Formats: sequence, C-alpha cells, structure tokens
Amino acid sequence: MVTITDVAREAGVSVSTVSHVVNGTRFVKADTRERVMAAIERLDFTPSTSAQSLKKNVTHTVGMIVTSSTNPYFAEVVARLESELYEAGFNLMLCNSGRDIDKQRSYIRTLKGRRIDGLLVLESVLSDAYLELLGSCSFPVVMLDSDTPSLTSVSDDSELGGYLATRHLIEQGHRAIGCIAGPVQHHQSIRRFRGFQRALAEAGLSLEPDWVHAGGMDSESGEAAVRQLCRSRRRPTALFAFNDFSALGAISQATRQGLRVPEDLSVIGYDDIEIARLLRPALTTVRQQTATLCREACRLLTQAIADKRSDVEQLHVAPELIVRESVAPPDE
Amino acid sequence: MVTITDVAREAGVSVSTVSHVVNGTRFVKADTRERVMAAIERLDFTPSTSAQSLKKNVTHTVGMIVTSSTNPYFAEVVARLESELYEAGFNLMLCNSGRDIDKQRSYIRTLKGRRIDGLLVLESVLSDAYLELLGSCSFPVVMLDSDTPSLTSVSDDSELGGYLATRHLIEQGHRAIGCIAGPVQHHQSIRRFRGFQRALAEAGLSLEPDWVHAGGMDSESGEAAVRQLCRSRRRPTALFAFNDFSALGAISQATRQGLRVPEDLSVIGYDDIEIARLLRPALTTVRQQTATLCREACRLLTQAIADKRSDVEQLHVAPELIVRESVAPPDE
DNA sequence: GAGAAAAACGTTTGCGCAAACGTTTTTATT
DNA sequence: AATAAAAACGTTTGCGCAAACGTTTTTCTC
Repeated sequence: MVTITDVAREAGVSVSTVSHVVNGTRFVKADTRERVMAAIERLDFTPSTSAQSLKKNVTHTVGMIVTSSTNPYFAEVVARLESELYEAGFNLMLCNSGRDIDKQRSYIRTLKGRRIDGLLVLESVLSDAYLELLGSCSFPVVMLDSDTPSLTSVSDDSELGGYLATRHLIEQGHRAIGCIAGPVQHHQSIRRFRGFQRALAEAGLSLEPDWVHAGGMDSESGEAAVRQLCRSRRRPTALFAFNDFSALGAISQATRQGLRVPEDLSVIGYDDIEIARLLRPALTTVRQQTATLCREACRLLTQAIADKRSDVEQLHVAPELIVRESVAPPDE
Repeated sequence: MVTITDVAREAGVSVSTVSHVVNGTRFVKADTRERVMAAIERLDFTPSTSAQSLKKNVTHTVGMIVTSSTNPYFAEVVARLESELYEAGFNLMLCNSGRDIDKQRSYIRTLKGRRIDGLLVLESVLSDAYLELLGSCSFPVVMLDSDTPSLTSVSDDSELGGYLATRHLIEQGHRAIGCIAGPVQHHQSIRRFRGFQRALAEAGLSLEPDWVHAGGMDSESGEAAVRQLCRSRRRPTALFAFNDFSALGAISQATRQGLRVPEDLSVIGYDDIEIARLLRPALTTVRQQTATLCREACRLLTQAIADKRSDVEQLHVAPELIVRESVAPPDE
C-alpha cells in the first residue's frame, strides 16, 4: 500500500506537507501543493482511515443493528439512514441480529472495538440483557421505533396510528372489530393495541377477547387469524392488522375461504409498504413517516456525536391514515 | 478509552502479556492469564480494531455497494450476505450508490481508505467509468448478478430463467406472448430477453415488436405496459414480466381495466419476492436461488481474501420455475 | 544591510497494538 | 552445586498518520 511517506518522497517534500495538503490544515505554496497532488494522483494514494482514526479518535463510522433487514419496512429505514449518514459524512456498518442475544452481544463487542462514533438500533423486541449492553456503550445510541426510557429514541407514534386505524373502521360503520396483533413483547404492537382500545372505548364498543389474535407480524399470522375467526360463532366485520404483511395474509386467507374484501370483511394494515397500493383491493393502511423518522434519528445521532453529550430524548413521529379500497361499510 | 497499557498496569504485567492473552498467541501461566482477564473485565477493555488493522494489515471488513437496498430482492441479498460474512468473521459496510457515478466514485474512495479486505457489488446497471474504478481496486471484488468479463461474478442464470418462464407460457398454450423488459443497459434483463427469444424461436413463434415494453423494472412500468398493450389492435394473451414488481403493476392495471388474471391475461414474474405467494391470484414466477447465490459469492470472496489471489471466475446459479395461479391456458 | 516579522516548510512524537527480539526465572541433569 | 534447557514473561519497534513544535527562508522596515 502507498503511504504518506511514499508520496512525500515522490514529491520531494516532508510527510507533514503532504498531510497538510491532503487535509488543508496549513498554508502550502501553490506549486508545492500541485507537486504533492500530482504525486498523490500518480501513486493513487488514499490515506488510511485506520491510521487517521488512531490519531484523531474518530472513525466516521456508525453502526446499525437491526433485527433483520429483509423486512421491507426495515430495509427502507436502513437505506434511508444510510443515505442521511452519507450526507453527514459517516459510513454505515450493518448488523443483522436476528433477535439472537449472542449475536447482539457479539456485534456490540465488535462495534466497540471498531470505536464507532454512534449506534442506531432497530429491533422489534428488546431483552433486558440487551438494554444493559446498550447502556454500557460509550458512544451515543439512538433507538428506532422503541421508546426505552433510558435511551434516546425516535419512534412512530403507534398509539396514535392504532387509534386512527380503528377510528376509521368505526366511522365506516363497523362495530364488530377484531385485530391481528404482534407478539406481546413487541413494544410498537403494544402501543398500537392501546390506540385500538382507546378508539373502541371512545365509541362505546367492547373488546371481544376472541377477536384478538396475537401473531408474529408476518403473513402466516394473518392467515392463522382469519382461519381462527371463521371458526368462532360470531365473526367481526373488520380487522385491524398491526402490519401490512399480516393484513396481506389475512386478505389472502379470507379470499381463499370465499370471503370478499372489503364487502364481507374490511381489513386495514399498518406500514404502507410499497406493494400496498398495488393490491386489488388496494390496501387501506397507516403510513409511517419513514423519511421524517430517519431524518430525525440521523439528526439526533450526529448532534450527539458532534456535541459529545447525549441527554436522553424521546421523539414521536405522527403517522398518517391512507384510505384505499380494503375498508368499506359493513354489508349487514 | 481503555488501552492495552491500562490493562497491563491494572494486572501488573507487560503489554506483551496482555496482547498474548487476548490473542492466545503465546503460552501464559494460568494464574497470570486469569489476572489479565479479570483486569480486562474490570476495565471493560476492547482492543481497538484501528490499531490492530494498522499493525496486521487486515480489517475484517467487506464493503458492499448496492444500487438501492430498498428493493426487496436486493434487501434479501444484502441480509444474506451480511449473515454469511458474519459467520466468516467479517463485518459489512453498506453503501447505497443510487446509480450515481459520483456517489460510486466517492464510496470506492472511502472503501479504499478504509482498507477493506474485499468488495461486493450488486448493481443493475454498470457504466464503463464504474468498471474502471472497480478494476483499480487492490482488494478482491465479487460482482453479483452482472457478469463482466474482467471481474469475478456470481449471477442468476437469467437466460435460463427467461427461457423457463417463456416455455411455461407456451406449454400452457399461449402463442401471443408479450414481455415487460427492463432498461436496455440492464444486463440481467438482456439475458432474460435472450431466454425469452430462444423459447419463442424454439416453438416457432414470432416476436411481435409491439408486445415488448421496456421499462424500469418497477410497478409503474408494469402498469404502463398493460395500458399500452390494451391500446394496440391485437393483444397478447400472456405477459412475461422481468421482475415481480412489474408483474404486480401489470396485474394491478389489468384488473383495473376489467381484465381477469389469469383468464383474460396470464402473467408470469421473476424473483419470487415474499408477497408473490400471498397475492390473489398467487403469482407464478421464476425464483432466483438467492441463498445459493449469496453463499457462493461469499465463498469466492473469502477465498480470494485468504489466498490473496483473485483469478477471475464466472459462476451461474440456475433459477427455478414456481407455478402458482397467475398463468392459465388462454381462453380463446 | 541589519534586524524583525512573516512565510513556508521540516522533524518528531504518539495514537494502540502485535510480535520480533530479549531477559529472567524455574526446572531438570549430572 | 554447577550448568543447561525450558518456561514465562518483558522491552521495544513500527504500522500510517496528524499535528505540536522547530527550523529555514523570504520579505519588510528603517
């Protein structure tokens, strides 16, 4: 590898001058500067980030731990954050934890060793052990979509989202409303459920325990939910699925069982993934303001990095109801 | 930050001993080793990767440049590769190029500076300038889904995939077959088109120029294709969309125009994204063997890194036809 | 044209670590 | 008990770079 010393020799100057030309940290006479730049060009010199980091104690690297970047919503968040960070001069180290505490531990160790400047965490479920690990980090940490009191976070306001979705169903005339929730540890799912309850209570509707189906936020749980509901005596006329995937599964299974959506069963989702608008019927859903969410997360993180402080802050981004075709008044 | 010197002082040994304990590179008496490990634990010491890299000239880092990781197929590839690399002891630096040559150049510069051990590239379109940049890298490069003669690559055998898709349509009795292709520079699209042509020729069918719609491999181009086809005098009875997204768009638009799928129009996609099986009708498509593809790419890269050589190699992975519901015999 | 000030560059150190090279201590051998 | 051999650890250098500290050269000033 070409080093700064090679360049200095080639240009007939000292390493110091090369360094100052590269970094613009000291005045260098025009023709000297040009000689140096020519040498850099000729030798294809790129300063070693490792050496720079060792010296300057910053790495311009941000770690990102995510449960699994295959989930389209997660994938979008990752891509957006990467772009934002690039603009801010940081590179992204991507880590898929797969919800495995050993991998999480291992990644945090690695990232500590790499002396990352900051960390972003996007996980649907957080264990206590994990939170403790995150607390032990000497760099700023920003959580996405999970408000943990001890850490800075930026989240979709899922309570509001759950409320908006449910109220929409109620306004369309539904009084028998079920939901396809996520796992009980899933914090955003809990918040959506709270919004769901609030809207029901406000409308004086009771919550039928049989109509709540806790699943894994995937299409399978949507399918399972519909299968289960069809076996019960009374069937809800509308379903609030806590993400678009389970909504898809629900619609898919309903269609297979001869139920028409939305005539026989209305379904509302959550997330507004790209294909939501492409389905027939197009999916009515709640859209997370991903762009805002990511911008804010990036802003909080880079600011904490720049200021070298990190007072805990909890930000919420309001979601938006997207009305399409999968919800209609009940047929009665 | 805690350094190896701090640990040495805390444990009452030399830095050398600490280093050897950490790396297991020399025998250390059991109780000395325990003292050192206790000190490491107490101080929460993690060796600085920057310093190690500077010394050992390896970074255990692999760069990955991808057009955009939001695309679900790309997202899956990224996630899989990250997992494979993690197993092999590497971390992933994710870079979204957005097809912008300036960003590509900038990322390659950064990655060179970071002295990455290897690079993975997943781009749908490659410019000459970009290829030259990639050629100038001193670390091994593995391309995904784009066979460029000068670089090692692992690709889906899209010619075969295009052939399989088209032959399936023909076997179902279709003789009027159109396609929704990708942009002309898109190499995988070109290969799919070649397979398409080969299958048609083999069946003695002619290729109707009006029935070929070149788009952007997104849902919009699928919609546009169907709109265009419906305006032409004679309409094909089947469509081969070069990816699932454009198939989705096509089906969505066809439904809107009152065409039933598959009764009035059969549609076959490519990729087999997760939701393909959830649609009604479930999407008949060609599945890329992503797992194999990623495993092979990772194997080639890590091997090239380990061997410090990199003889160019071109690998192809055979895709698989997935028959579902969106293709049926024509109605005549 | 002597001295001071400014301009332009050079020498050297230390960041944290691995490992080559060295030293000391212990154990075995006679 | 003297010596050799083996065991266990220490000292030091250099990886590539930034920048503190220094030096030399040039330009003013009177």
